[in-house]
Amino acid sequence: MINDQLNPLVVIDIAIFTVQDQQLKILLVKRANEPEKGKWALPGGILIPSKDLNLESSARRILKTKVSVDIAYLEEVCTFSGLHRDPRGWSIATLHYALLPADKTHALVKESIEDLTWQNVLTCPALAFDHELQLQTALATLRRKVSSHLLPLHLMRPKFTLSDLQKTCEAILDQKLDKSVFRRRLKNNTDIIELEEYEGGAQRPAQLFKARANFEFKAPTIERD
Amino acid sequence: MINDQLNPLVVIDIAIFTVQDQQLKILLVKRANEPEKGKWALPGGILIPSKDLNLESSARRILKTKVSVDIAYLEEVCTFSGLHRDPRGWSIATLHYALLPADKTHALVKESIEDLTWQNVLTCPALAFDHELQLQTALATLRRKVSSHLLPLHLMRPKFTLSDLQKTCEAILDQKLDKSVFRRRLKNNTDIIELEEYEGGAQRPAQLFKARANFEFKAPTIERD
DNA sequence: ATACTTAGTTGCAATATGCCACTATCATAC
DNA sequence: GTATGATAGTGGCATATTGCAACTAAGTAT
Repeated sequence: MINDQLNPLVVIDIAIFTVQDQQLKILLVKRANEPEKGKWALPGGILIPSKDLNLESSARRILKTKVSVDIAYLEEVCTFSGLHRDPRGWSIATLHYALLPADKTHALVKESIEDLTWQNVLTCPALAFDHELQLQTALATLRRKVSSHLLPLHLMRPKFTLSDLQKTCEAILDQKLDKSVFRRRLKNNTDIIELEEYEGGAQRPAQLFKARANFEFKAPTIERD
Repeated sequence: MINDQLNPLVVIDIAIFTVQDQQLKILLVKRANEPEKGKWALPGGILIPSKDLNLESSARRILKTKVSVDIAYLEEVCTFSGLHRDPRGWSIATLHYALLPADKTHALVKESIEDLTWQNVLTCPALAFDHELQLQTALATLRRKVSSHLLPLHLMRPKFTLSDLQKTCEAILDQKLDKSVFRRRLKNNTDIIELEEYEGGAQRPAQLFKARANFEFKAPTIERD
């Protein structure tokens, strides 16, 4: 027993989202150890005070050692706590969520996991612990942010077209958006910067944009716009 | 040393807001014990797995035993973690915030505190630990919610007038709102229910309203309106 | 040239917003 | 009674924002 029940077990779970092939996907790992061995779960691990600066850096360490993923954007969602959510005893799970651009999704099976997969969020299998609830909570938070004008720029390539951005938002929200409405909103948005470059697709070339330096995917203190 | 540094210290801090005399106030306690003895702080305490169902019930227990306050509405804001935020060692503080109607603010000095006060948030003294940051974070969260059409109905008496509600919102946001705009927004809001009762003040009697049963002060999964 | 595809813009009716003036209903003063 | 003052509550209107659809622009393929 890791937990002597004077102190709770403190774990960090991470919902890592990406958009591939116009689908919102999440990284799942198959657990190699008990408890819940063999089940699919969100990547996660136990806090190690001697190694971790805080919970966020703990999340980064866990992702690095277990699935070899380096995350640019990571944020806390909320906590899940109590005696019964983990068979090892009274535990606190701090759920984080991360956004990863499609070209950075080279996850590897490393410590204490058996397998991993990028799973479409709409067709998720049963998950270990309370991870299905955690996933739905992280997803609701992500969608709420995107709905309230926050652009998921951390999911984009360094340079992207407005159509790319719109398709990414549509994949997250699982609904179609109107092109002219979408672009009108961007007119006054200082988070994306127009470039003098164009990407020639099979049809008319599209203008490229980039994210403002130091862009953060966080709600401002007082509502924007 | 409570904390052996294999497990972090887990504390719960609570920012309890009320609106009295058209001012947004927060409950502060003067600490009776080390560390930070004698300093003002948010009410808080240490998680006790054997007593607490989860972090939220822990917050309720702490408020009950330390300041004798029963809270109807309580919600997590976020966590603060790391080696240096508490002199006892690596700690996780889970910040909660609570809304208390003005007629329920009979706080009492009980365990491990020396004194308490309802302090105007605009003129807050220096606080222990990282509680000034915690207070500002809780305040920003509260304001963001009220700005995005969520009504702080948990702060109201069981029956209230629309002017009461507007003044409460104004105290929270620290800015004047337009009466006709405020009321127009309420037209389509299903959270408040019209009563066939009127409250005779010194002038024209005002219609009374009540909150919808089971009203929760939480962001909906997808933006309302 | 013609058709087709994606990029990007424009027009417009319907709705929402900010602002201000107006009416309504009480208590109180005279 | 009537006037006055205070708070409750409504209505008008210019302007801004939204949803929707049609339109133009620039490339490829045949």
